[in-house]
Parts: sequence; C-alpha cells; structure tokens
Amino acid sequence: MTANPASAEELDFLSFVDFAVAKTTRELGAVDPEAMRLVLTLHRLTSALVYDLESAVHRPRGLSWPGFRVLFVLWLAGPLESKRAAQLSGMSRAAVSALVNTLEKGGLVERRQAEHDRRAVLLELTEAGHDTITQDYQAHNEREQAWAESLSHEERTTLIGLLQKLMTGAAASEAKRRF
Amino acid sequence: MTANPASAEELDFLSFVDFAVAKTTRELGAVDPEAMRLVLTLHRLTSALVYDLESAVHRPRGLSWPGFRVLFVLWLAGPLESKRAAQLSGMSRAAVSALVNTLEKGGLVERRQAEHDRRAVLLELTEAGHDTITQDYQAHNEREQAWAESLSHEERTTLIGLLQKLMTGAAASEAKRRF
DNA sequence: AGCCGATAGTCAAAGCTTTGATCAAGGAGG
DNA sequence: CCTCCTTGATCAAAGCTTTGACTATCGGCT
Repeated sequence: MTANPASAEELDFLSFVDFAVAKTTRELGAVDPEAMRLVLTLHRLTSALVYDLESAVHRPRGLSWPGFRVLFVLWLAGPLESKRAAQLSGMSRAAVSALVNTLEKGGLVERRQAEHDRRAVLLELTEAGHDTITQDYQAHNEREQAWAESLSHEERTTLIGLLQKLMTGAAASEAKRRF
Repeated sequence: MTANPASAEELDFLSFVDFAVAKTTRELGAVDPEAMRLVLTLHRLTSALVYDLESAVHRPRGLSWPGFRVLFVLWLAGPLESKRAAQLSGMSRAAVSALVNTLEKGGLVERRQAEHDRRAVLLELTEAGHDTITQDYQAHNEREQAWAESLSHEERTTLIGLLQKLMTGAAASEAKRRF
C-alpha cells in the first residue's frame, strides 16, 4: 500500500500506521486491514490537523479549541438555546454549560433567559465575542488553506465527496451519537 | 456542492457544514470555502467516528479511548519507553504518565526501569493487558468494517491515498506538533 | 574528574470531558 | 386543577489534557 513498514526502532506517529496494519494482520486472523488503515489514517491526520490549528491559531489568540467551536456556531447561527449550541458544536449540554462559564467570564458570550420557555437559556455573542471570532476565523481559514494546498482542486473535491459519503453512510446513521 | 443549506431551525451536526460554508462566504470576503468545507467535514466525521467507537466498543469493555490508544501501541510495538509510547500514540509525555497510573491500577500495564538509562521507564503489557487489547481490538475492527462498508473498495483506496497525501503534505510537515 | 546543557519522567494547576443526579418547568390526561 | 412524565440546564465526581516547573540522570567537553 505504501512504504515498507519500518522496524519498531524508527517509527513515528505517521509511519506507525503501516507498521500496525502489517503486524496486526500477521497476529490476528479476522482483521480487515483496509478498514483498519482507513480509520487509523483518518484519526491520525485529524488529530495532527486539530493540534496544529489549536496551537498555531487559536491558543495564541486566547481561545481553546472547544471555545472556538462554540463561538463559531454562535457566530453563524446564534443566538441559540444552550441545547442547540451543544448539538451544532458536537458537545454534551453539560460541556457547553461548563464552557460558557469560561466564555462568559471572558466577556465573549452572554447568557439570557428565553421568553418562550423559562427553562431554556439563550446564548449570544457579545460585541467583543463577535470581533474575536471573526478575526480568529480569518486566521483559522488561512491555515486551512495551507493544509488544503497539498491537494489539487479535483483531489479536494473527491476527498470531500468521499468523506461526506462516509458521514452519511449506514454505520454513521446507526452510530451511537450525542448529536 | 451538496444540498441546499438548511435554515437555522432544522440544522444538525452534519448539515451545519453546508450552512456554515454558505453563511461565512457571504459574510467574510477572503475565505476559501473549499478549504473550509474540507476541514469542517474531516473534523466532524472523525469526531462522530471516534465517539461511536469509544461509546459502542471501548467503554462497554472498560477502556477509555486514550487507554485504548496506549494499549494498542504497547501491544504492537511494546515494550516501549514512556517517551516512545507518547510519540506513537500521539499524546504528551505527561498525559501518558497520568494515563499509565490508571492502566497500572487496572493491572493492564507494568512500569519497569530501563537498563540502559536509569531515567527511562519501560512500559509493558501484562498478560491481562494483552488479553484485553486483543479482544478489544477485534471488536474495534468489526466496527471499523461497518463504517468502511459505506464505500466501495476503490473508493476506500482513493480515500486512504488522499488522506495520506494530506498527512505528508507541506502544511503537515511544518505544523506545530508534539509528535 | 568535573561541569553544564540536554533529556526522561513526574507533578501541579487549570481547563474540558464524560455520565448520572438534581431541580425547575412544561405539557398532556384525568 | 392536579398528577405524572418529559425536558432543559446545572452540578458533582472522576478522568484526561495541556503547559510549565522540578528532579534525576546522561553525556560531551574541558
């Protein structure tokens, strides 16, 4: 599939995929090496990407990655009930509640009581929050572009299509999810 | 690119991608919508996948996702120095140290002093740890297969190739990383 | 031999995550 | 009107993460 699996001595985070697939298929009978490689590659690539975006873009600007995600959905779809913000950002309601404490202290988000339902809490960006996320997202997208440049336009289109297909597929639909 | 961006009312975690791309390009000038869609899709798909694997496979068997990752590298490449385990599993040394406390209490991993360097700690699976990870990984791979079935063999090959290209590309190489 | 910068692992503080419990409020049926 | 089930948000406990500090050790250089 790719290069020769390195010996255990000279492995790194990325080349470990080759090593793992080779060794596992040798040791275990019923393993599907292609599915293994797909998931392993997907996970490691995404980890590296998120780590890069968080450490190079968001942390230097004073945002955590989860904080960025919440501001992002409030920016685009806000004001939102706390529950909706959790759905759209892919976090639990409890996580949003805890995170908004931090964002509120930082003056980026405001809590407000909903009118139609006194249990619900409306979340809305402050002016400072709006400024923060627009500037932050500019830098975020520049870094995204740097990553995307490794692929041609056609390759990017193909990749997006395949990811979407996987995302809407059978396993994804029946997956346990909080979303 | 895909379906009509839904109105803010009926969005969910997945369809939010369309909505976000449309709205952001309307509001911000210099954004590359293709790079945006690529990263957003990649991240959301991977989150959903990891959440499914963790909640459907590993938690019911008593492992956390990080715990699984450490056992996995020790299974395939162990025994390993703590530092190597961190590199191969994509965690910080401190995180491995904390995690191994838990795994050691559970009787799955043993700490041992290295002979060649008295600073180094060797991590090794116990017998119970080996049994745990082999059984756990079987179930893990079955679930991976269910996800992979959404794509044809050719599509999977294409997807893996594109992910690898992205992973070894320019931005990835210069990315801030701990790996 | 002795010094000194580099390295391995751990600890500490702060933040985010999870699940499950709790409490307040909504809403349907009697 | 009242009961009962459901739902929204928060809290609590436990675990994992990060960065930065600290200790012990290594190893090259004088």
